[in-house]
Amino acid sequence: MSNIIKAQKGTKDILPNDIEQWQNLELKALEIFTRAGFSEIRTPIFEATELFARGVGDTTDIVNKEMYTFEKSERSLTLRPENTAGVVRAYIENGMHRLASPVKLWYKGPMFRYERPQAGRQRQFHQVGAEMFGIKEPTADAEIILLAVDYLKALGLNDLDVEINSLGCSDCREGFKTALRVVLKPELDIMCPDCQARYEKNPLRILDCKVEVCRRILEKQEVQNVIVSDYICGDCQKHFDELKKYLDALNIKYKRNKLLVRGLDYYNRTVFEIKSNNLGSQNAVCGGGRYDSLVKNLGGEDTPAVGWAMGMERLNSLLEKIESKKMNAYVVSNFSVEALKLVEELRNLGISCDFDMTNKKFGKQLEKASKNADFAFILGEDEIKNSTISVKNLKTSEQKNLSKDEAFKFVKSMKKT
RNA sequence: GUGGCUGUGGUGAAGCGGUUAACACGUGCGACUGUGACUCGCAUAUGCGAGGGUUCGAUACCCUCCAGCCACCCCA
Repeated sequence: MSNIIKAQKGTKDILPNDIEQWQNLELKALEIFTRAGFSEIRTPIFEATELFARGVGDTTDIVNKEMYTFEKSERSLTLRPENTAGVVRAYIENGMHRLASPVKLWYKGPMFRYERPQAGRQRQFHQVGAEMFGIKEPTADAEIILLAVDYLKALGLNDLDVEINSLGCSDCREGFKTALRVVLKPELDIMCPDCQARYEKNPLRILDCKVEVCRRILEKQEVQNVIVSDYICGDCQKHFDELKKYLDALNIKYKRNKLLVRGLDYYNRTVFEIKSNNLGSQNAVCGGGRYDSLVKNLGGEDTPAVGWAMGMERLNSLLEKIESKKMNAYVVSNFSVEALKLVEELRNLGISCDFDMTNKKFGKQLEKASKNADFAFILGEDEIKNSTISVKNLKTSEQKNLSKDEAFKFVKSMKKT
């Protein structure tokens, strides 16, 4: 065991035992997103490094220290750390701005971030996400949040915390940044090294800092005054107020979190997270927001957009384990040809069934049947002679000898249950 | 990248200097030649993450490394 090749740090096999959980997430996603008019899009798992540097932003942790980057034929490529940039690239490249607006897309798949793994964090993890292009009105923000909430509800997750905030547009953001720099300047020397760096590059990120000294600075009255005072302009404020109005009307409970700034550079106006307190330290299930300038920044038409992504591993850890179901039937027989033919006929009728391929003793086969299936279809010497099948309910031990026709009629009734 | 905890079979685990490395589950075979789930027997780790050291002796003690988990940073 010690010299075998193992899965790499931060990666995991999803084994048959867990697969129904995953299929459930995917099936519900398809159902909920489709009925809301979202189409699935599948983009490559790696992209030009530059896409993420320009898209996600080179001041972000994701781009600075978490990318899986490699060189091939003098091109710098990166395993996607998130998928908004990739979807935007596909949107632009395929001229999707010509489609009727809004363009509503969803995706699912693996993402890669080079980090130390811990609870709720892996190097290869999976996200489902939704993006909507072309609508600047706050109805789009409401629609996209509603989609997330609906999906979570469909999964049975009703009591998660929705936090929202508005970052304003780039204009109001500059005002806010300047104000922050002014009020934080006297404290610059005592702040943590990270925040000292953030001070110039992106002072908003200081609001997120968890270091004790920085926290204390943030609690100071004069700093609080800056945080609490709304730096966002009239238009942005109106946009945000309308969003809140819609959420209220939809009865979606939310909290305003003024410290919510999000780690990606492309957001403006609305940002939100959905959190659970049953996840340990990594408690965000869903994160998203509006990114009105990203399409243009990546070379496309000026197109407003909103979206979010959810961590599928985190969703799974909030959900009850799904017990895997038994097969409908198990064919018990020592006559391989007849067994094989019956198995095929049953499967064609749409029921799941299996049989023993090693011609084990009758008792053993029945034992297998009771472990793996709800019904045993017994085909022995007598049955074959009389063209009948003995159908045994393995829960109740009730057994009936039926003609083939009767047995197949019975099969059809089984399908409904 | 930094810190804490842990590392015994397919799984859950006991053992804490000298054991045949317990027990349970799982799996396979048999008792039971066409009737399972109960029961009963048998088999299932030449090895206790890897390498080195201390010792007459190390799964146990020490060192190094590796891996896993959790936490920080940040996020899904």
